[in-house]
Amino acid sequence: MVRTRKAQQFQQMTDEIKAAAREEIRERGTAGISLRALARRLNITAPAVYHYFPSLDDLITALLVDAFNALADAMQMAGEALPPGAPELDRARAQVLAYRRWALEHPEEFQLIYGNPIPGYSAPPEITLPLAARPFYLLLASFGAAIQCGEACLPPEYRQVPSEIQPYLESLRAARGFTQPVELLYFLTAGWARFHGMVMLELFHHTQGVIGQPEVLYQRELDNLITSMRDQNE
Amino acid sequence: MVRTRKAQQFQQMTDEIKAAAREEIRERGTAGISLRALARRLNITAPAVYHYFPSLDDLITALLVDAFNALADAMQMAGEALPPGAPELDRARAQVLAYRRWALEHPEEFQLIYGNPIPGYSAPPEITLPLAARPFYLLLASFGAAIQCGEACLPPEYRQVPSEIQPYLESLRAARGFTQPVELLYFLTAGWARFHGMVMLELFHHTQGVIGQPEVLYQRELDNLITSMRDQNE
DNA sequence: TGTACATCAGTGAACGCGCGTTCACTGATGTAC
DNA sequence: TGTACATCAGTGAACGCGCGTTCACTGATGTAC
Repeated sequence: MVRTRKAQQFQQMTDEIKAAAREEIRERGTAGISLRALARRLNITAPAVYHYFPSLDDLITALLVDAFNALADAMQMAGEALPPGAPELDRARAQVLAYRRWALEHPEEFQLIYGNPIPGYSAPPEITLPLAARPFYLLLASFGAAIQCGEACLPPEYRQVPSEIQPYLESLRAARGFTQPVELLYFLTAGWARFHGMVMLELFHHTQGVIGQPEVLYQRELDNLITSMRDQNE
Repeated sequence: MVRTRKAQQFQQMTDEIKAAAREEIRERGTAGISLRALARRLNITAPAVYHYFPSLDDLITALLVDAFNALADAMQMAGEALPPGAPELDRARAQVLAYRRWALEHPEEFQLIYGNPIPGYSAPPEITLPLAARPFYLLLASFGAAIQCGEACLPPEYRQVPSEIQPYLESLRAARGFTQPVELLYFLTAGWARFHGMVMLELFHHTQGVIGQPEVLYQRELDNLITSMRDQNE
């Protein structure tokens, strides 16, 4: 009981430190994060942080893990928010929309994941790699189900994986035990890059001056993609 | 004559400083750039740099300008390398390929342009905005010519600009004096994002583990795009 | 051709700053008897 | 119920460091006469 309360306090302080670090990143960029500035923000001395994280790098890793999970959670929840019998393509659509939404609501954490590396810090890949795959798996599941249940087909230009790429996808499929065909992996990688590009440009304000409302383009592109998958189906 | 030699020396040292700064960025990231480290690299004291740049920020701005111009030059040269009578679509294709090639050959400078902002530095927009538009104009010219001379058509899903976006494109078109239709601007923005996304993911090594050879995907996507523009044409 | 002079790229010391991390410590909290 | 004790989150001083920028200067170069 007492043990629990202590553990709770520890957890709470850990969370507060991470929250302060996130605000730091928001204001100074991912590369501008500083342990001392973050401590100042919490009215705490810098060494106090060492009770919760062995070093600044471990703090950053924790933020990275949180960010990956939060992005995947957002996508997963968006898909699960649909009623049970809803079309799988709708689920896929909701996930892709959630990708952009989360990125724009948490630009600093999205940069942590997909932006420039932080000078002097490199993420431990054994922690980072499995987490990075989560969003991809979600899309694999929803798009895969849509195809399997006959809702959709792959657009014709993605039905033949380039021979240079095929072996990589095959071995990935074997290593992870995917049941989906490699053509779907190929299609999803191409699609991911497409939407990722729009998010990145919007995040750094490169498209606002051109099209004004990047979210409209994003939705349009997504609708086009899904329509092209449905059309092939009949 | 003498004046010229002095000016040449000044220019040469300026170039060496910028080259050293680029190497710094390559090794420590865009956010890790440091005037002192850069001076050390040149076997020069830090204050000596102030003879060539009034401050570190001005140096960064100079690098940014160079990067924008180099990217646009690379695209332009790729287009101009084709024989005079070559199809406009080939020119467009060469430009889009050059975008990726330049980014991967100069990852640090590409990050300067399209990556995370550098903490504590913000680029003067009056310098940056017109330069940022150059690559876009090149594509506008080549794709526009391809359409105008009847080589290609816009894919059907881009022939109707969303009403929310239309006014932005209209005013951009008016402000810059473009002769191309806004539908082409719309199509190009969407296309740009697509290829930009692939470049960003490749640059930070997010796709290598999936498809192994991102350049094959890039070329495939580009070929698909161009094919879809040609097909509509008959 | 030789001397006096101006120019100016680059030096070295110094400034005030913030950084991550270590260390011995304090002092409140909560437990055990 | 009251006292002695252990725990441990957080402090404050200190470490060695690198940073951007300023300043008065030096000393080589090249010009003018």
